[in-house]
Amino acid sequence: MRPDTDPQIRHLHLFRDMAQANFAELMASSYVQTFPQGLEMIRQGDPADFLHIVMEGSVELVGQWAGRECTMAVVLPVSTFILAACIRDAPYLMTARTLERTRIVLVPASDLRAMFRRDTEFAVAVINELAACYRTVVRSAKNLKLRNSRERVASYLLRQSVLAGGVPSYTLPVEKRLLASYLGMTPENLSRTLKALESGGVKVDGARVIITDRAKLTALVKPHQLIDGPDAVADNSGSGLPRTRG
Amino acid sequence: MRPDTDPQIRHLHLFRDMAQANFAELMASSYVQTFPQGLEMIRQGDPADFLHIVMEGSVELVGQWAGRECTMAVVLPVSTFILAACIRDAPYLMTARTLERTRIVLVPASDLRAMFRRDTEFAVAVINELAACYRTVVRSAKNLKLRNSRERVASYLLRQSVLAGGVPSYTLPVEKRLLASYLGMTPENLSRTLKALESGGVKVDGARVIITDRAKLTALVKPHQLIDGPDAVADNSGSGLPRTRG
DNA sequence: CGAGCGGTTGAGGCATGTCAAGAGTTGTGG
DNA sequence: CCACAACTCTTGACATGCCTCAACCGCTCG
Repeated sequence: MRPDTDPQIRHLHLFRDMAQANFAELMASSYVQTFPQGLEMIRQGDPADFLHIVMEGSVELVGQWAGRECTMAVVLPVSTFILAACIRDAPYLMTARTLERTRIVLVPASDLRAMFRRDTEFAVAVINELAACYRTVVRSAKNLKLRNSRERVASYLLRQSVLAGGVPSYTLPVEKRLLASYLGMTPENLSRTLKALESGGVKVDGARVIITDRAKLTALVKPHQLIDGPDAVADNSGSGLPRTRG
Repeated sequence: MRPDTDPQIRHLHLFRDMAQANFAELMASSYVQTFPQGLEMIRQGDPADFLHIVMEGSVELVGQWAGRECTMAVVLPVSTFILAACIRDAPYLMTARTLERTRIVLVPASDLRAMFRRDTEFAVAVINELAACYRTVVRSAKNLKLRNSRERVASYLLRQSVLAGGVPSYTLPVEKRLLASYLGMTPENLSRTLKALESGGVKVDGARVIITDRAKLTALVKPHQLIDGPDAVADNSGSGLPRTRG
């Protein structure tokens, strides 16, 4: 365990309230690993042996079935993923693949499960974390079922702007291909939708997003706290897709 | 609190491991309420004051946005719902509406939150419950994004048969109208899809489902543990839609 | 009985996916 | 440094999945 990574992890909601000795113990049994770009760290269906913490880089979580696949989430530093699988000692539901060179801290799942039986503050943190994650996925499911693809794209573009502090312009944090998959559509369809949205108050040129008419875009999106709203603990900066931990 | 409801609640995974005195204390602050059919017990956005436990009847959880709505889950006895909202002391993400005359036990959320700080076994149970719920929603999201509507219908029909013990015939537990919404499609489309599936190994006549060619249907569905598989604790019988607790 | 509702069916239209081609970019190896 | 391969992104043409609207049937329930 590299000592310089400790404080960043310690500051996560998941770990900040637990006893220092217990935290140190968890870290002592953990280790750091760096993966090259495009590597499949986890294959869905594998047994969940480690809680993963992204320290640098980024990780894509994808669901696969019958030869198809779709992006479920992108995890940015510093945050954890696949907590739920570790807790249930069950197979991963998603495949994890690095989007770039990525440094990961691996915490043994068995130690994790033992720890929240001993440290009440940690147990409470896990409860809050899981509840937040759950609500994030429910929001995501509502987004999928209640909005069509145009509305999903528009709301994504507006939300990213809001998360960045209400800026009128920003660059997309991920490739459009991946974004399309995340939003549940084909790259071709995303491309056409982006062009069509120029009349909706937002223009996208390459990876550059420019809000040309915020009022019009907002009216189109009809942002809603119970879909777009924040439940996620603000551990990581809002520069990516909403985090989710399988 | 009606005493005859106690044992059923006590047997839920969520409550079975906690100290008897603590369970009794929770129940003492709870109360029972019976709602008529079609009543909106919870409106999405309301503050989450009570954990709900369905004792008799059934409850539909729906997401709403911009005048549209869709069914997210149906909760059958005996199980809980909206645990996550209670824990985070946050607004409900879904509206809850009775599908029939329904008896509900209401547990004050504040008592719940206080209790898992005192009772470690309860905290562990909450953790397991939330992790299971999380995985259920992730499966549901994968189902939505990776399968088209025909595949979702076919997999639903097959799964219900499996949950009922591999029976070749059963009756739909919910109205088709509701099922369509749950599966993310219109009633008309569901109706047409059901007819088209007669060549796929399953016939639906009214509410009666008959698996005419299990092998063919299974080949069509390609059931997958990481989408259809069980993570849900087998608290309630498998006669409904997968449970989910907001 | 008549209203209301769930379910079905048909016609038509829009949204989205598929296939194909080409421009631009990036990365690699000679 | 250049050539080439591989990849993303875009655009067009086309096919199809799914929704919308409308009508109708059958059932339930006042």
